[in-house]
Amino acid sequence: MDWQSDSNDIETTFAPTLEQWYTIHKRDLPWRHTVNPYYIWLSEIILQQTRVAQGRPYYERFVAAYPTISDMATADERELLRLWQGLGYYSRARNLHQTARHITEKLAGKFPDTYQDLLKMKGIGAYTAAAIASFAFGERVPVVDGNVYRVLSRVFGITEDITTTTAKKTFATLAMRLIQASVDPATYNQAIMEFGAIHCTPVAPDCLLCPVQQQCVAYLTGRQHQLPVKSKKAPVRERFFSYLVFRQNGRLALHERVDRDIWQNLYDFHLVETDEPKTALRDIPLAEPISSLVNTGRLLDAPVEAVQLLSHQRIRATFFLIELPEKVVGSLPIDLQWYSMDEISILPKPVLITNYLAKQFA
DNA sequence: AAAGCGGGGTC
DNA sequence: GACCCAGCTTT
Repeated sequence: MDWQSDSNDIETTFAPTLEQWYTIHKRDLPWRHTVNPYYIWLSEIILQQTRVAQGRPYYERFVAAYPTISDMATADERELLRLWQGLGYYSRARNLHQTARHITEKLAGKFPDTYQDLLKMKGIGAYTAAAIASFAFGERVPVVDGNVYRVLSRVFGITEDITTTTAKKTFATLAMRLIQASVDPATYNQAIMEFGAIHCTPVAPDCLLCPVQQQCVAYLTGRQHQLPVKSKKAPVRERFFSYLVFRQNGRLALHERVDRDIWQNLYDFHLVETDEPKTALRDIPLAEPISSLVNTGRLLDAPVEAVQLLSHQRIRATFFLIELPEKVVGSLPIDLQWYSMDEISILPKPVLITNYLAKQFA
């Protein structure tokens, strides 16, 4: 093989080139100052499907609240969810707690230190296992996240739909080849993600100042804006929520969401979901004992309307504040419980509910 | 293989 | 309004 073409092969120069770029352009982020697997893990879970700017303050608060994995293991799950409030994908918080307890109690506090063992933990998939294994333990295993799909699809001109299983395999295989040529696998993994996040961005990538410009298939063929190829996702589901907010003696009736639905283990009010929007209390279908409760109370103020946008649902909510007479002891449905405003303030709640409380009880 | 799961930033 | 973010779990 000709030595010159071999040394210029993009597959062998790619990793070192990005590592060099990274040392110059990397952002100063708190989790980059540690190799403690607990902190690395915490940061990676927070950053799943979450931008650095959004996740960073949460990371700082979690580190302050739970300096060690044992602190997190013994924490109250409700308190942990409360800290997670507003970040979304709440199963991450529940899995965080479960894995903290597993490592503390079953693994004697010893954090799994290989890609394969990390994969066994709840909430740790291929990406996160690779991130922890390389950042904390130096293992030569590549991260493949949204940034990596974008960068590799462009540089190597891969047109497979990244949502398919075969494409994921293609990228994983290529990534595994590329990391072999890295000087340091941890630095390279950081580098390719940082490069995707701040240079090879989804729109308006900075091709003119790109370190691999002359090797980039997408740039050389003018296709950087068409890559990566990603099939459309399902349309957003419309949902109509009517919340009955019962108040008595200054306390509100709340309910923990335990169904297989959004906001599991968070708290909201008595919910009536309908297929059509309902803006009047009398139009809302009610069953006992709720209907009796509504009849003994009186509707306060005008209903408050709100729209909460999720990536997969659009929720149109109407809140009806219903004041119950002091003496009525009437039966509250078993899933509803009275909470003082102080107690409510420390319950984990969806943003929709937090916003309503701020507006109604400001 | 596909669906379900938050909330926010950016253009 | 559309896209997408240091993805994972369940069906």
